[in-house]
Amino acid sequence: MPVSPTETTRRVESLTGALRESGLRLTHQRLQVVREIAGTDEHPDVETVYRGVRERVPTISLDTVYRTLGALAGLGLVLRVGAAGGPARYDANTSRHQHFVCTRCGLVRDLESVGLDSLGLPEGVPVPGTVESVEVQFKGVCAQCSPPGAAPAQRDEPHRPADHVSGASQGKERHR
Amino acid sequence: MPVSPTETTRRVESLTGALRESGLRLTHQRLQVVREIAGTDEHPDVETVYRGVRERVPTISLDTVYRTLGALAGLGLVLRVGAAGGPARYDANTSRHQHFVCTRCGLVRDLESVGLDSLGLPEGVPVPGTVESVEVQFKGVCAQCSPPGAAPAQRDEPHRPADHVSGASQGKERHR
DNA sequence: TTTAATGCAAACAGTTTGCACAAAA
DNA sequence: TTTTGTGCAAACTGTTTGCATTAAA
Repeated sequence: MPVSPTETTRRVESLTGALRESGLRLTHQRLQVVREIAGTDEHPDVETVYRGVRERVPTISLDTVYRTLGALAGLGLVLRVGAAGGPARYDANTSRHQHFVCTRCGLVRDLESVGLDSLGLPEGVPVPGTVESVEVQFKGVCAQCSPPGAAPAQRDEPHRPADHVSGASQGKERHR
Repeated sequence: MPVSPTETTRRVESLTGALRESGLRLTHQRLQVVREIAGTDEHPDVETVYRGVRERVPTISLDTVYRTLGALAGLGLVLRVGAAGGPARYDANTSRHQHFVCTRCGLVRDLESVGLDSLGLPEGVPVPGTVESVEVQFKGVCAQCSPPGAAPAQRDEPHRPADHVSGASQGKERHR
């Protein structure tokens, strides 16, 4: 699910600009990491971003991807999504939207125009802090994880990231 | 924030009953783990549950707590909450409610009667699977993580679980 | 040319797993 | 008494960190 070229460009410029403004240096590898997340709506994890960037920058290290994504998320420029326990996934779409999260494989998909966009924190509710964002997650099992013919509802299956997410090839090759 | 004795009892009976019905054995340690999560609304992580149970069952192992909580969550009897990356936190309150999540320390607090309880999946939205639950998270920074006098808005601080969450004593003593 | 970012290696945290022993049913 | 659960140890995954080198500004 690639993002349109125009939207990708808009995001890249927004991200690089914000990076600059916050005093961070725009390095070759950072630019490429930014391009990678800006160009997808698949909410990839760090490993997936790493694999993508490595095709263009073969010498980049996984650590740098971690640090770059962490910095972007720290600045609020990208969103850290995904379920607890599983690997962190990143979302460059900062406009208000909702997520469908598969509890089996960790897939995160955008749900647009759900009519919840106007969701704000109602008045009069005692909140123990400062609210910065509202996130709505619809949790369930995605189509690939419960195929039509297969056995349904085996809920206690180990939470294993499946291959069909983010198009990972095969075995998770170790990177060092 | 302890749960009322009556509610705790209700939860314990509900959980143990459901365990039995799904063919799982109700062992001493499982009962105590169930009692532990049923009695709190602080959404403790596994380590915290382990510490709590160990006061009554000093010989219990961390592994058993992991397995028990995992089994309960797999059956949908407790909810796995918390942010991606951080440790999984468990919630025995399965009635519809919302969460405030601190992005700094991982604190999870219930938000009741927010008026979002009626939130269902609107018709006509293409969802790539079967929706089992809807979760609304209000993300932000809790009061302890941004004290009145202290420096505000240091967004890129490392996401470190603070001590005031779940009343952890001091250094995370290693358990083996 | 100074200061921050990278790559490397190693540590670290959270979680899972194989296996022999213990204990529910 | 059979079968499942436990505790132990060890592995494994995701993530962070210290440090010398490299490269933005």
